[in-house]
Amino acid sequence: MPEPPAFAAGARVGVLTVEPVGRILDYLAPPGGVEEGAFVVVPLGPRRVLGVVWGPGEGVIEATRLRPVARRLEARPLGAAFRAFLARAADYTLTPLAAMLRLATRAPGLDEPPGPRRLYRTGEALPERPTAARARVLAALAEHGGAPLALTELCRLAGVGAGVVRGLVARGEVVEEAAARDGPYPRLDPARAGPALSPAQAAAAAALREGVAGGRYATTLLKGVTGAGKTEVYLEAVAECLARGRQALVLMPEIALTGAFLERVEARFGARPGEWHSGVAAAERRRLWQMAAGGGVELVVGARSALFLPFADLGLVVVDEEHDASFKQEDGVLYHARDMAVLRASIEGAAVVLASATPALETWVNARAGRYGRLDLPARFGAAELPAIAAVDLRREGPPAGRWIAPRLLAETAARLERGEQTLLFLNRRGYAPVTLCRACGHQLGCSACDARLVEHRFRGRLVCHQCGASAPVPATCPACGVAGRMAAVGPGVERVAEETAAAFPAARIAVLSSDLFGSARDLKERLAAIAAGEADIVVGTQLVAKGHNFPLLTLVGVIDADLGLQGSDLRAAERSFQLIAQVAGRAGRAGRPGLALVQTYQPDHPVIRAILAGDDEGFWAEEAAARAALGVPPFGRMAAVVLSSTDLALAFDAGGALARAAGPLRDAGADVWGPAPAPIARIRGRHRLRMLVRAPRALALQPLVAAWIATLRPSARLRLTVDIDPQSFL
DNA sequence: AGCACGCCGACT
DNA sequence: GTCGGCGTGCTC
Repeated sequence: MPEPPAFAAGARVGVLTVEPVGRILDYLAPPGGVEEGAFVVVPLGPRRVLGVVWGPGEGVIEATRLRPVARRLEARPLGAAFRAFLARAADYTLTPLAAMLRLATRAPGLDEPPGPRRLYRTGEALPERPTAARARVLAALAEHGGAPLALTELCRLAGVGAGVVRGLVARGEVVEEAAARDGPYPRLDPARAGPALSPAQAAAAAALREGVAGGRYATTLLKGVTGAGKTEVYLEAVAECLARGRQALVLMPEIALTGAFLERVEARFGARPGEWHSGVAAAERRRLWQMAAGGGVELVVGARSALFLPFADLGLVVVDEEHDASFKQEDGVLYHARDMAVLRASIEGAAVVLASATPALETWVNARAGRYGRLDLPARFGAAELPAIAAVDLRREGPPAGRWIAPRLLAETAARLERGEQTLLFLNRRGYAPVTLCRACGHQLGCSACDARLVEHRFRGRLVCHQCGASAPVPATCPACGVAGRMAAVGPGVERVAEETAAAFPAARIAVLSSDLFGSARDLKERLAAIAAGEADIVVGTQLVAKGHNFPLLTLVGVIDADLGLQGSDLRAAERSFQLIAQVAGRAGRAGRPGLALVQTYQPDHPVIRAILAGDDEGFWAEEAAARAALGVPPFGRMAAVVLSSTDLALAFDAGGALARAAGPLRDAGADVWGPAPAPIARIRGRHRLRMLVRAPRALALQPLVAAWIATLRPSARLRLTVDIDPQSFL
């Protein structure tokens, strides 16, 4: 039964629109009334805009100026808990609430009634001349228990083209019917038997199940190396959640990873879950959005933005590879999906599972402090199957000048080629060479709009700016001194390492994996599947390869430059390097073959390198935690970054000076304020950038102080100001 | 975000 | 004289 409208027709209601108006606007409730949380279309000036009834009207504006709500939408109203989540998330990230609502309404056509959709079910006519393809279609329908299927789903299940189905419709063996609205997703069966679990897995799964069964908020770190079987364990938590009739969400850092996961879900629960990311078609996004709200989808797997789906009853959120930096949205609304998952779960009474082999230091510390539970999975087949990790000391056994692969790594690669095993050479640098300079005058080619070097991409034959994407052909003559033929590529990128590999092993099949070489997630998925199937001998890749892809034939990993991430002032430099190298080294030696990881470094005694070689991750986290605690930085203190940018440098400096002078209340409250200083990338797309940093004790509520602080600056079109609470990257 | 209003420079 | 640059302010 629908609840009675909270606001009768003609009553004054407060509406939050998705427009950046900055406050709640009052309207008159439409005929029939509206309830809190209802989606409405309201007039705003000459336009009609989407909004949500947020509460009673504020009553400041005189009644004669009120306009009525234009229309109440069919979409299910946003629940009170979800509205509270959006408000808390807006307060936390210092983002306007309207921008938060826009995140939650990112499905096309919410204000349109759902279009008709064609579904197919078994018809009355008896099969005649059943070909193998036709039989598969009928079998797929029968297996589905007589429930109608969409064309794409039916074709996928039966492994046939649309033409086969159309032929069956013409014969009457299959009936086409119009569905009035987007239908629910197929039911998942949590009672199906899962795979056999090791005793350690079973114990962890039981603990997670118990937490989910409690129906209350709790966060658990699930830590286990690659191959320890984390996915099977958290799928048991999903099963418990489904069995209790609540919805579950699994967040993945990379959409290329969702494909393999969908298949595992199908194997475990007998049907595919909803899939949500930027690559999903518009109609499917609308269906998923509506089913999330209506309860017609039980499990959603998606990218970070799936966290803003309007779930009717969310019981579990899993954040897989929770340490991954891509959970932090770095443009538009700046939020960290892991932190927002914990916030949402705490409001909605849901369990959270944070899964990783190399947890974020924040998570590790929260577990140590008892705020999060912690479950550890040992390697499934015992320590012998973990890759052996050794350093290649580039000071003593490095390659000759102009080459990047040390003799020992080459020799081990050759041995893998002979045995028919795969090698992965990892370098976290896209392109051919990071620097192009003129040997005559020393000039380095840089981007005209950014404070960044141009990176040569030889496969494309262009120089590319990694900040703004601008590209130019490689010049034959130096633009500074005019001397011809002296431009030289300096330093390695993956393309150059691939070139060196091809020269060393002319007969080997070499695959280069770099995000700029793939047009779509689908291309990447196919390439990864082909490599996993053995269609390459040597893979040369960027951090793309570190993210959970499983290559069963891979037994050797070479880290070309382990020192790359160690320099720099970023407070997370050590943590990131550790995670990245540990993750990529963990790719070696699965499926029963022993693996080897060779780490090329000039600093084998660096604490990060030593921790990786010793496999002492707990020791590393403890030391890193102590270092952060001593500095009072996250997670032992709070930070905020403010970036001021303008095409006019003087304007940015004026604003920075004004902000610095207005920082008194922040300092009085116990915070440190630094800057303004040129941001590490001082110019992007022609905009000069100044940065200020705030550090505060953990006990201090930072956001209200920062909000009051930046409010002292009068906004202007020529000056852009962004606030990043808990900045992850310090660019 | 749009879209108006409004106040100055450079055209017919 | 008018056209149009985009700074400022409003939208219930």
